[in-house]
Amino acid sequence: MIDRKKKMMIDAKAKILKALAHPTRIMIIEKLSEDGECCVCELVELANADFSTVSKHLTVLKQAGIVSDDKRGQQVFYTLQMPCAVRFMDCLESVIKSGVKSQMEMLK
Amino acid sequence: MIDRKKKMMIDAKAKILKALAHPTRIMIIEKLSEDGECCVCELVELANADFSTVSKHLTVLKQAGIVSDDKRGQQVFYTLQMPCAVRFMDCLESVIKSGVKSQMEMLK
DNA sequence: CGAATATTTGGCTATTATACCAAATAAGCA
DNA sequence: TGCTTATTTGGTATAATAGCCAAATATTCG
Repeated sequence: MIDRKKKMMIDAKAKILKALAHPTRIMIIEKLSEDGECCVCELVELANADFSTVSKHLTVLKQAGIVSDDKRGQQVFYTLQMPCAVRFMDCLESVIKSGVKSQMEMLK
Repeated sequence: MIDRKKKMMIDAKAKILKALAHPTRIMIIEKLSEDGECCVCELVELANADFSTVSKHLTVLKQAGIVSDDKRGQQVFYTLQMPCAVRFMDCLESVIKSGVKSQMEMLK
């Protein structure tokens, strides 16, 4: 069994991970990491999806504390607030690449 | 726009993140990290869920390359294969804790 | 003020995930 | 062989997600 405090921590982690677990949101995060803050319209172009769709993805990221927003004029600019998310993505990238490599080894 | 290779990498990352993004699976991963390999029955006890439910969670983790399994006798033992996942969980833990702290600051 | 632009919200549908139960499979033992 | 234990698989009901369109909101500018 597991105590309540631990359970809450696990649920909090799950919430963040769920927010990260979507291709469009990953693209957004990586873009924000590379370019710094972006307005929604830039991210719409990147994601090649509906404006409303991207806006909803950004809401998910914001509610998980992964990005923050700042309205200036008509535009809203989003900024990455969780650098360790990107570090983890990079780690995943090397895991995936080495996985592919070892799969290719098996095929020999 | 984004090229096909990049898109595939992003989808692969999303797949792994999706596999991580469930409280029961997080519990399993942390347990495997602390205790080393475990049989399914130990994880059932931990998760306080149906045997079949836990088994399906383990299948998700295995298909994402996060754990591996080894059948010995009647039991199947699962082992964590992605240590950086746990490192990221730890990072999340400190992000969550500092978030709670800064929220409490705001309440003062 | 009224039009134009940027973004969010509401509503709907289609797809996907989750949990449990029951049944199937597999291994070890009497 | 037949029984028990450990685990997986199939079926199904329910809930959560994702995407698009249309409408609402907010801001700037003429």
